[in-house]
Amino acid sequence: MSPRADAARNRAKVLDAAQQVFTADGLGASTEQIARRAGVGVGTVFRHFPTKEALLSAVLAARLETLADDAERLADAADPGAALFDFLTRTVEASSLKIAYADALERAGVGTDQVVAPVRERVTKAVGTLLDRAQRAGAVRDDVAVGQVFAFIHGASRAVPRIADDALRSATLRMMFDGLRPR
Amino acid sequence: MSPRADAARNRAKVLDAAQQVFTADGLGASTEQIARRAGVGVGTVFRHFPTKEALLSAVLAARLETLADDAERLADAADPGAALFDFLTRTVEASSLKIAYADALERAGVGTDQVVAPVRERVTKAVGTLLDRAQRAGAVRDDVAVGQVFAFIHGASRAVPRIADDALRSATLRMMFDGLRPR
DNA sequence: GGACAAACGGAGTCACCACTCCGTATCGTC
DNA sequence: GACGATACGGAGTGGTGACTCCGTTTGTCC
Repeated sequence: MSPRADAARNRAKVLDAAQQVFTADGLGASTEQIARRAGVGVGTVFRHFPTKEALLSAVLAARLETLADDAERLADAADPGAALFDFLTRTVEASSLKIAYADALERAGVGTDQVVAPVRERVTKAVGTLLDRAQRAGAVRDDVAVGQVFAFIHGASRAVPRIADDALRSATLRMMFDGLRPR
Repeated sequence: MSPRADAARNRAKVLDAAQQVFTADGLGASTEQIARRAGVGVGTVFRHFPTKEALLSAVLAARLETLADDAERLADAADPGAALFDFLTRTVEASSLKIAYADALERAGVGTDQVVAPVRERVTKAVGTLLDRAQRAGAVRDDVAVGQVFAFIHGASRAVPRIADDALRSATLRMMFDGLRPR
C-alpha cells in the first residue's frame, strides 16, 4: 500500500525544510522551526520522523545519496587524478556555508545507523573507485586509504568554509588536498 | 583588593572541571554537571562566570594560553621546519579526544570576545614566528599565511581524532600537513 | 458524492537547563 | 575569639524544546 499523496508530499517538504534549517542554524535548531519552514504542524514532522535523530539520519542519508551520485558520475573520467581532486573540491565547496553537513558526516562516522549504513557503503565504494584510479594514474600517493580521504574531506569541510575570501579559500583547499599527492 | 582564598580556589576548580566536562561531553554539558564535578554549588559557578558563555570563553582562553606557551617555547629551535611541524602535530594530538577543543577554536574564530581576543593575538604572533622561520628555512611553501595554518589545525583537529588506529592516525596527520610543504 | 481510513494541526505535557536569591558558612582582621 | 565582609550551597523560577493526543480535515475508492 503506497502512502497517500499528501503524506508523500509533506514528507518531502519536511525533509527539504530540515535540510535548510539545519544548514542555516545548526543541528540544535528546533523541530517547530522546521515545521514552520515546511508549512506543516509539528505533529506532521513527528509522524514522518519519530524522533529528531531519525530526521537527522534522513537528511544525512539524502546528502550522502547525492555525494554517491557525484562520485559515480566521475568514475570513468578521462583523467582520474583530476576526477578525484575535482570531486574533493566540489564536495567541500558544496558544503561551504553548511556547518551542519560536517556535523552530519561526523555523526555518520559513528552511528551504525540503519538508515545511513547502506548509503554510506555506496559512497565509500564510489570514492574508493575514484581513489584507486587516481592512484593507478600516479596522481595520488599509493599509501592513501579511503578512510583517509574521508578524513581529509571532513577536516576540509570544517576548516575551509570559515575562510571568507574566495581566492584564499580555494587556495587553502588545494593546499590541503596536496597532501594526498605523491611528493 | 585580592580575592578571598577560597574564592580563588573555587574559581580554579570550576575552570578545571569545566574543561574536563566540556571535553568529555561537549559544549552542551549542563552547568550543574560542571558544578558537581568541581565539588561546588551551581551558585558558585555563576558567581565566578556570570553566563555559560563567559565560562566557555575562560576555558578557551586557558587553552589558547597553553598553545601560545608551546609556540613561544619553540621559537628558537635549531630546525625551524621541524619546529613548526612538531608544534602542529602536538597541538592536534593533544586535542585528540577533545571534541570540545575544536568547537572552542571555532568559536574563537568568530567572537570578538573581550576575554579571548588578547590571548588570540599572542597565539597568532607566536605561530606566525614559527611559520616565518620555517618558510625561511625552505621547509614550508612561501605562499602560506598564518590564517591557513590555523585552518589546517582546525581541520586536522576535527578530522584526525576520529581515526582509532594510532599509526594510521599519525600517518594521516603527517599527510595532511604535507600540503604545507613545498613541492 | 458519500463513507471510511489515513493524515493533519497545534495545544498540551514533561523534562531539562540557564540563571537567581537568600539563609548559612567561611575568611580575614583586630 | 569576635565581628563584618565575602563567598557558598542549592532550592526555586522561567523559558524552551522534544514529543503526544485527539478533534478536524483531506484523500481515495466505490
